[in-house]
Amino acid sequence: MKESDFMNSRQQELLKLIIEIYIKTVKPVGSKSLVKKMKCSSATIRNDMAYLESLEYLEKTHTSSGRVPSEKGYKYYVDFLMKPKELTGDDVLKLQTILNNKELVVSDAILKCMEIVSEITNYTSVVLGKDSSNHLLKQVSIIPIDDNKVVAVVVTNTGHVENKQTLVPSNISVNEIVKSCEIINKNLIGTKLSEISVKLEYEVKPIIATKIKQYEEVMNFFQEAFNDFTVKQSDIFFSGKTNILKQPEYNEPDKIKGIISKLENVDLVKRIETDQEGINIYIGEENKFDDNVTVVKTSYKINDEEGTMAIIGPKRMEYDKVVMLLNYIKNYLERDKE
Amino acid sequence: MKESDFMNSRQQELLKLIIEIYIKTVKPVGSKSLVKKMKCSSATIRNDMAYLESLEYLEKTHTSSGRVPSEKGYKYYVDFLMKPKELTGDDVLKLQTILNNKELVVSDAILKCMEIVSEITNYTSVVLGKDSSNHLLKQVSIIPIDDNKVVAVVVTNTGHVENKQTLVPSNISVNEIVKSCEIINKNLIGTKLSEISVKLEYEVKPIIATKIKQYEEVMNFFQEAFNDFTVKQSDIFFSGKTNILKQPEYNEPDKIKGIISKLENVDLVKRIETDQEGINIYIGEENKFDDNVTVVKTSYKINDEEGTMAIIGPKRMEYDKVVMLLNYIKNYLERDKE
DNA sequence: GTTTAGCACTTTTAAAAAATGAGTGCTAAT
DNA sequence: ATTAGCACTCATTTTTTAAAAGTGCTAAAC
Repeated sequence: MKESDFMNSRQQELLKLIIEIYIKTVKPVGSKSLVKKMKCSSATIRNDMAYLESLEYLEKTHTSSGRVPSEKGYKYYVDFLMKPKELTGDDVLKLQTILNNKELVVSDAILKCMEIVSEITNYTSVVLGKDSSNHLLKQVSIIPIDDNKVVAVVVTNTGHVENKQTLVPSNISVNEIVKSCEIINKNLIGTKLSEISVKLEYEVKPIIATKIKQYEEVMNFFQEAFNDFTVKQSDIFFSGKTNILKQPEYNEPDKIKGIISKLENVDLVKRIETDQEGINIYIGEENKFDDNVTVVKTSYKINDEEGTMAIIGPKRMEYDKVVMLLNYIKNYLERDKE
Repeated sequence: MKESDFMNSRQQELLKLIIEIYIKTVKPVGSKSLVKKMKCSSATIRNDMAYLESLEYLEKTHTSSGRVPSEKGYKYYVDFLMKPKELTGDDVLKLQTILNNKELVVSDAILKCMEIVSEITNYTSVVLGKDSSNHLLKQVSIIPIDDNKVVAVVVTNTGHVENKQTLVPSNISVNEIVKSCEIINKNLIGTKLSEISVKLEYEVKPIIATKIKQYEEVMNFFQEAFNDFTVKQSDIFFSGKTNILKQPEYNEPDKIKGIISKLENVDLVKRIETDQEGINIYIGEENKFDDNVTVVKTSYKINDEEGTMAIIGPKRMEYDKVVMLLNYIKNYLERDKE
């Protein structure tokens, strides 16, 4: 906050009020409509509004329109003006039911919670599993399906499972692959997925070379399979993908198509991944996903499972509610862990 | 076709022409614009148009508008008027590249082909894996992740893999589960997934009862896991989900939101599953998915892998192209199989 | 008996004009 | 420092007008 950005308390309150009204109504806020709540005349409010606009916390949609919050305005709001919002008993109950269900694996619980959040808020939620390349290999299995088809299944220390069907090149036998698989298991369990490729080459290959004739081909087979597993990895779970379309800002074909294609774009969605501690709010141009939305996100790390949970909504978001919901889930999970 | 639906050859040609023009232009077709191609006066065309309208092959958007095909019109077109369309060399090449790639498992090849089709046509493609309940169990594995968490992995004879992380109830040990798993493998490999539940109860349970103390709990564990696998199963693969939005009919917020939510609705999409042989065209109200689209679908069955591949596009679809594309893929796959 | 020219009539679409209204900025008084 | 009052701006809505596209029907032509 610059020195020159000083606001007296009435101006702060005015800003808060305008933002909260705009969040509800999605219409530019005029001075007259604020008279009762501000206990001063519309002229005074107009003066303050003009001042807030000069500081770039507010904007006009045209010369004689009411005021609309700017991104800077929203930012000031979430940083300094917003009061934590009590969750309703109903909302808490819904989350509790999931979080108390001891049969649920944590990652499933997170998914279900974010489903609920999406439902409550009418925004879109997304959970991103962290890139599994630093997970550790727990087990590889090769399951022969028929003469020349096998399924390779990899399980990591986080319980993550990947699989791939492959045709076995005609110059190697399924049997050789199965045998090699055993050797890999003996030698590479506990290895980081990202290091498997190198270890396959320098540690496993020499061993297999002594036991299997076609060792070059077999190693190629495994290299390719593992490569797929580490690259593939796109654990993206959406909930309420179309919820955000219910927001009144999505009232034009182009806007709708725009946001939808972004949500379908895996690479773009992955950019939402957290890089910071705590609950972070990225408004408009601050986020790397879409200038017209706000992304509220936070990381989770429970034992070995890591990732990001995020809410995507309009810049005009019910920040207080969203933050409290994420907070609640995050706290519960982290408390539980101890 | 009813007796009274008689059209002379000029009328048939007119209908064909109007439909093909409308497919390209998306604008009602007027009589004057057809004079050159029909080699008769606009008055004659108007007369024929009125007749075709009386037979309900054409419609007007308002009293003095040009004509637009009705669903019945499209239907007559695909059944009797449409000529097979040669695929372009370019399109064939793209598909060939995929289909000739001998390293690709068939199901992956289908997915990639449908991706291409979606790209070529700008419609949305979807591949539905058939309900796996009549697949046969190839292998179950239990992989312990930590003291109370395991991953259960099921592989079927089709190479299909499902997995589920579960917390092990505190009153049974991971070890007991692993042991039981071995027993299940010995006894149930080759069993239809849909019959596993019953066999678990009547064949496996008695065996396990003799070896494991907490057999009731262990059996519950497996029942639940298998139940999940058979129910879960929603192999839906979209390609170009947003492609259909490029079609000019999707120029209004409500239409866009409508189709998008339908595409997100798993239950609705599943209704696309084929029930007939050959390539089938379901226009508008004929399909169970959305009155405003046409679904062109066909089943595939390669060895044990079965499913449906479908194209979703506007009723004003380039039927000839879509049919030829699907035909090409289907023939290639079925020829290959022999 | 078909086909066609011609014309009155209908409806959509676009553009222009007019009326309404919400809301501001500024001045001068409190 | 606050407020009442008023002129002015711009978006929105309604009305008017004009132009274009296209039909249906009648009566003549083939």
